Amino acid sequence: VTPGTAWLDERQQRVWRRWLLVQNQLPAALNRALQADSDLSLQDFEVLVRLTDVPQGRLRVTELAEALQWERSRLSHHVTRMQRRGLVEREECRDDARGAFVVLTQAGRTAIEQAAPAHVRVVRRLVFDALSADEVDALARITETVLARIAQDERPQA
Amino acid sequence: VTPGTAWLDERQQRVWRRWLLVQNQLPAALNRALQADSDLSLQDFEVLVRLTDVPQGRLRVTELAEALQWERSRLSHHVTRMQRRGLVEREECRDDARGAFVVLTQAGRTAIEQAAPAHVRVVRRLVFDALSADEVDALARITETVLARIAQDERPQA
DNA sequence: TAAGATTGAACTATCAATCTTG
DNA sequence: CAAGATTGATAGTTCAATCTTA
Repeated sequence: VTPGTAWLDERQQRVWRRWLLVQNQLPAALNRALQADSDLSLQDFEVLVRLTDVPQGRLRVTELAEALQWERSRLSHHVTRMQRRGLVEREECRDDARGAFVVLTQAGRTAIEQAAPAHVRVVRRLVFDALSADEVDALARITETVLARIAQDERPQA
Repeated sequence: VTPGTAWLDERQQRVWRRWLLVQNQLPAALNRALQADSDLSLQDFEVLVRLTDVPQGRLRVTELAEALQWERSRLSHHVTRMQRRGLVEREECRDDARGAFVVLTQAGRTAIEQAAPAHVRVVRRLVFDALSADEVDALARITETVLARIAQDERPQA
């Protein structure tokens, strides 16, 4: 297509463009569904999921950012907005006075508990119900491989 | 359509979270790489790719938005910014005076031709070089299936 | 000085409203 | 009125700078 450029072969190109489309459309679809019956965005949901994962619903800011793979500043801004809505709170850290916790509030817990069932149904309908066991296996390997490559790419040879 | 509050099973949950991470990190990695040796964002690149796909590098706004699966207003804003940088131009449509074309400029063509080789190398390194032929096949099926489900989900009133 | 975290400015995306022409 | 497209306001993201404490 573009002269002099080593592009992908035709098959790879089709797959690649479709993947890019999925990456655009799947989050958009999940967001729409989530907001249809809750006041949570997909990002809110992801934050709340990580907090419900751990005892007491408390995580250090850096740990939460690490789990989400978000930049700390993005998380900080997001937490500010969620705090304003009463979904989470900030708490000082006694062990290390520089640090801070993000803590799930009761309202946050209630919000995710009410939103989760419908959200899971959408994830099942759009993804897991449509895939065979082999395809889920393949997806597991593919995502693992790609994540490893990205990580490796970021840490050039020591 | 499973009722109740069932979450995903353990395996599905692992796969699902990893997929969400890929969806965050892969675009970020591509963006970083792209900006390292060009002045294009991934979004700029995607717009330019679609325009180089077609003769004369011209597309109606709606067709381009459709190809990218972007909202028209997002595309309109983006085109304004790219136009300011000289990468594309707008052109009136003679057949339908409501319509408009987005047209690749020479500078836009040069920009993508210079950026493409390195970008493709990154896509290969992070994705295709790491996957077996079977995995690429699986990825093709998976993305197709999920896109179909999303499309189906959007069709109003069953 | 470096690590943990927040802030502000600039950039990008989304939603609703608008303008023009079919 | 509906379709094609743009605009403006608002929300969210990124980057660099900042503040505080280890």
